[in-house]
Amino acid sequence: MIRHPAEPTVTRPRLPPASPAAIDVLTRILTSGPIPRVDIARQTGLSQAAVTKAVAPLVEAGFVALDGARGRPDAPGRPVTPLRVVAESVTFIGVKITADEAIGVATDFGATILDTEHRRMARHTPAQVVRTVQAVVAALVRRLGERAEQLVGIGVSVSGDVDTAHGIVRDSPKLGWHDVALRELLEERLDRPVRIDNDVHALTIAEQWFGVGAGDVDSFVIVTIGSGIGCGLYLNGDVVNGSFGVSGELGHLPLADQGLTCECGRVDCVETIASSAAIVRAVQAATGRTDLDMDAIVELAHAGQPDAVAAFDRAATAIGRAIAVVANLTGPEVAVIEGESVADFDVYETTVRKTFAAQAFGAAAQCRIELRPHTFDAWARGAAASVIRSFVRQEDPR
Amino acid sequence: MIRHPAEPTVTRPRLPPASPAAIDVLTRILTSGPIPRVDIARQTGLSQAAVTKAVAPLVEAGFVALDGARGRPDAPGRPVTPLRVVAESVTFIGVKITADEAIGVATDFGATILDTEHRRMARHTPAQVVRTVQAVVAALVRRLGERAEQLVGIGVSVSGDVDTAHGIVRDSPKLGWHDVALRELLEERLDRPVRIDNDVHALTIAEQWFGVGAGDVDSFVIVTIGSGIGCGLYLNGDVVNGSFGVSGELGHLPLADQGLTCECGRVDCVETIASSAAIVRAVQAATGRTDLDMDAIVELAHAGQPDAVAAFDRAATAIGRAIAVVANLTGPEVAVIEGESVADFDVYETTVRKTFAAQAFGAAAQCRIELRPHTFDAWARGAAASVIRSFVRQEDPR
DNA sequence: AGTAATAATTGCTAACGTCAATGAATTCGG
DNA sequence: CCGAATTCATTGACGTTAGCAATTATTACT
Repeated sequence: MIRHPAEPTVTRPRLPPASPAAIDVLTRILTSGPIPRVDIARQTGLSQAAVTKAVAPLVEAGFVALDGARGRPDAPGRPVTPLRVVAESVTFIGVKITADEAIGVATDFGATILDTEHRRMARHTPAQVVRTVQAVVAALVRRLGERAEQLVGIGVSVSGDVDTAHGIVRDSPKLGWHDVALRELLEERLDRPVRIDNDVHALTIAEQWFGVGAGDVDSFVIVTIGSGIGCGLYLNGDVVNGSFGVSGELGHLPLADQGLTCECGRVDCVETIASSAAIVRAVQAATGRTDLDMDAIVELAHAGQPDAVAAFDRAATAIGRAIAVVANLTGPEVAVIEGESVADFDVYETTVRKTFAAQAFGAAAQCRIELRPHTFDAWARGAAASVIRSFVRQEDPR
Repeated sequence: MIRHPAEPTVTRPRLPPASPAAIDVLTRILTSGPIPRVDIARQTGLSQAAVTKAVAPLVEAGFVALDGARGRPDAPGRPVTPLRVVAESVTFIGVKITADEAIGVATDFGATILDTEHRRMARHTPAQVVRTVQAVVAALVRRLGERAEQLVGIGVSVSGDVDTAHGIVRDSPKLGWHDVALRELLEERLDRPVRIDNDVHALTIAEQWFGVGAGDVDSFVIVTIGSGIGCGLYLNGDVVNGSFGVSGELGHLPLADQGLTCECGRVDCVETIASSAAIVRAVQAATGRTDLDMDAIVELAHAGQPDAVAAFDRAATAIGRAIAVVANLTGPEVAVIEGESVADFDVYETTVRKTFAAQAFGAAAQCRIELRPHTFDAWARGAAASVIRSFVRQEDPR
């Protein structure tokens, strides 16, 4: 047990104490609800009686409710009474920190975003970041009004090697941080429990509970495409967290073949042709027009401008190969590509799928590939999801 | 529950019924023993009392014994009484099937090999394989004598996509099998429960309990180098089993750079320069001497013959890169290379480490690399380890 | 010898989940 | 329209299990 400098003084919502099995039950209601007790029993292997007993205190405390919709039509027997989580019963805040801004969201129990707040920072020293996060949280809390009373905790995600248990950012190249006790710094000012997490890890948790994994998928991969390229693994029903806090360095697999040198000093990293920054660079170089930004390039590509299309195509090839590598190694059921500009572009999708199919080995080729538009808010929502999960599991939210 | 055609008629050893926590206790005794109760309590988070209660029936039944060595010297207080598993209390058989032979081992509870039996096959049809396995098992059982009465079950491992729960080989390219109900076929003739498993999966289980993972490592990677190249992942305390039964296709990552075409039809697969077959091919081609086999080449390499050294060096480079890819994606604590001819070759090891260090990203570079000689028996031992694990976990051994 | 320290055991208790019986709410057949 | 069949949900008794706290066991140190 670790002593915390600023024990929160505000009373916050608490789940009634629950056994591991009961937590499992609540998790199913949250991620697969509305769901009747029978189905929960079948899925968890518990008896119906156990489910009933687990659910009772949750309903009593107002976290779970009977869903209006009843019954399985045209089936004999007593109709089911589906259970769902009471979305309004608790509130969470998630903040994603980048080098130049802090992005905050407030969510309900179901990770639905209620409000957002972006705030730019001139610098990203720990002190400046703490001030900015504080401002973001303050704005969200103010606008939450009454609902701020249900605020359980605040999740903060950063890229790099994060020690969640101790709330320390061990090493974040993008921020230039090393061993920063971020949780301590924030809790001194926020009066709420703070949970620090790696950004990709948090996003993977969000997908696990509120995205692809919410159904019955027990292994998937997410690939995030932005200025960099990241990768989150969910295998055998667990989010993979490299033993040193680092994993998912998909962007630096040496699978590109253009001979470009990466920021990291090596050649042919996937990022050199597949990140959004790389796409912009490539199109600018090919056209000689340095004024083009991503939006303009997407427009050009949709219009069929050859340089733009070619850049997306090369990027898609690299991503397809990268996913094939991951799939060949780990055999996930689904791979989700979360990209800002690439998701609604047909040529991109086609090339990714084609490349993947050519490179995937045997049964790994059965892996489904989904493309999905990705907003910056999703990162912040991930940070919130991490807090939601710790809340449900009754871990110390930190 | 599935009905089995040949329910074994021989009574075989059974563990006293145990709760999950008690199974955890036994697992620690098996994998980390001799170990005193206090340490088990600390590691599992159970109370000492619970450990005492869990251990009692196991000692009673003769599966666990108090270790002779006592005490922690020079410490006050009552000395510890370490517990160990009674190696002789049970016996297991594991058989690895390749295209041209069946390799069997008999082991005790601690997966120590008691006896081995190899038998070659002219063909590898299911019928022929069943006959050969039967002969291998019969020979082992005969030589086991009295100890055959303690035989719990027989593990059989094959490469490819295996459905262990149903005992079916879904797809094995090397054997040319498709949906073969191997367990059923074998149980008809063996009068003992049979467990079918993927070979790499089984080997990973052996490493988890009786190899690198036996201490307190909770994520590692094994890379097997032979005629092909495989990869087993143990992450977050669980053996990764691709959702389609396939994973670990490390040999076909496109990381070689010699432009060689692989059996699989693609170019630059790691296997094209790093498998033992590839090394032999390369040296034969370079020297023009088609009479050279692996043993001869290893000798040449040790003697410093340039072509041989270069071939090993290229192979080591590819393996180093491949491990870096896996480590960057999953962040294991240890990577074990199990190779038949490469393990005791300094130049190989040096190049692997150097390449890995250059390619590993950030904290992933902390991954330890171990080289280890690998015998064919290890595959069969893996099959036995898979049965040992199912026995301890009180799963239906199939 | 007595004290401190650590390990192991014991009985008591509380928590939890299953079982089996009961109650609840519907469809369907006559 | 009523009862039989069917499925879902609840209840209370029971058994298992693990923690707690007190007790016993065995050593080192003074």
